[in-house]
Amino acid sequence: MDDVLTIGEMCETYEVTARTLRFYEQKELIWPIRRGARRLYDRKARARLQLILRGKRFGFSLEDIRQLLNMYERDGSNQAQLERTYELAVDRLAQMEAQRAELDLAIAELKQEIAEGAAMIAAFKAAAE
Amino acid sequence: MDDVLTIGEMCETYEVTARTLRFYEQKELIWPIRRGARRLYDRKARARLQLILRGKRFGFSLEDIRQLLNMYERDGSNQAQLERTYELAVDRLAQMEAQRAELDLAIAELKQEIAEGAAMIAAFKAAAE
DNA sequence: AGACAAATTGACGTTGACGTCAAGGTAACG
DNA sequence: CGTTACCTTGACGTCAACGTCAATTTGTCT
Repeated sequence: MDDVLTIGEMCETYEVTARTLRFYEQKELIWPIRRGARRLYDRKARARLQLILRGKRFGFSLEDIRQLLNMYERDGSNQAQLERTYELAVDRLAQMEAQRAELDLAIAELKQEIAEGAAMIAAFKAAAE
Repeated sequence: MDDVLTIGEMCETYEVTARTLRFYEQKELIWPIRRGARRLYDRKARARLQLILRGKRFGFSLEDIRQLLNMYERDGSNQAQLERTYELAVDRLAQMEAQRAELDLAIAELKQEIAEGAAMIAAFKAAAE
C-alpha cells in the first residue's frame, strides 16, 4: 500500500462514479498515476478531487475549477494569479448572493400565492380563458 | 389594431426571442391565432406567456407549466386538479427552500474562506503540489 | 489454468431550453 | 413592380456533466 487508491476505491471513498473520474481526467482536472493501463490515485490526485468537489459545492463550473487548479499547478506563487483567484471567488460570491436574493423573492411570491388560498390557481384559470 | 401583437412585437414586449415563442407553441404551452401563416398573439395568448414566464421565475419546468396551464384550460373547476396544482406548488416551495439552504451553506463556506485571507487559494496551492 | 471481478477505451445517448442556419413566403412601402 | 423587412417551417447544433453500453484486457483467487 503506497497510499494510492484504485478507481474503485476512489468511487467508494468520494461517492463518485468511475465515469466521473475518467471524465475529470479527460477534462484535465486530475492526473492519476498509471500502472500499466490502470489508474492509481495518489495523495495529490485525491487532494485535487476534493477541491473539485468543493468547487462544485461552491457552484463553480468544472471549467472554472480547471482554470484555478491549473493556474496554481503552473505557478502558485504568482501574485497576479493569486489575486485573480481571489477576485474570482469574490465575484462568485456576489453571483451566489444575487441568486439567493432571486430565490428569496421567488419563495416569498410563491408562499404568498399559496397563502392567499391558491391565488396562483386563480391566475392560471384567468389565463386559461 | 385588434389588440393583437405580431411575433416581433411580442419579442420586444416580453424580451423573448421568436424561437422561444415558437418553441413554447411547439410544446403546447401557447396557441396564437393564425392570419395566413403568421402568428398573432391576442390577450389570452399574452396572459399565458406571462404565466409561463412567472412559472419559470418560480422555477417550474416548462413541462410542469404546460400541465398546469392545460389542466385549467380543460376544466378549471375540477377540485381534484385544483388540489393537484396546490400540491405541486407546495412541493416546489419545499424544493426551493432546500435549494436555498444549500446555497446558504455554500455562501457561508465561501465567505469564510475569503475572510480567512484566501484560505481557498492556499488550499488550491496545496493540491497543486 | 480457469473463472470471475475489476478496469480499460471508445462511442453514442441524455436532459432542457432554446440557438442557428437554410430556403423560401408575403406584406407593406415607395 | 421591386425591394426590403419581417415571417414561415424544418432540421440540426449547443451546453454541462456525466450515463450507458460494448468489446476487450488485466488482475486476483483458487
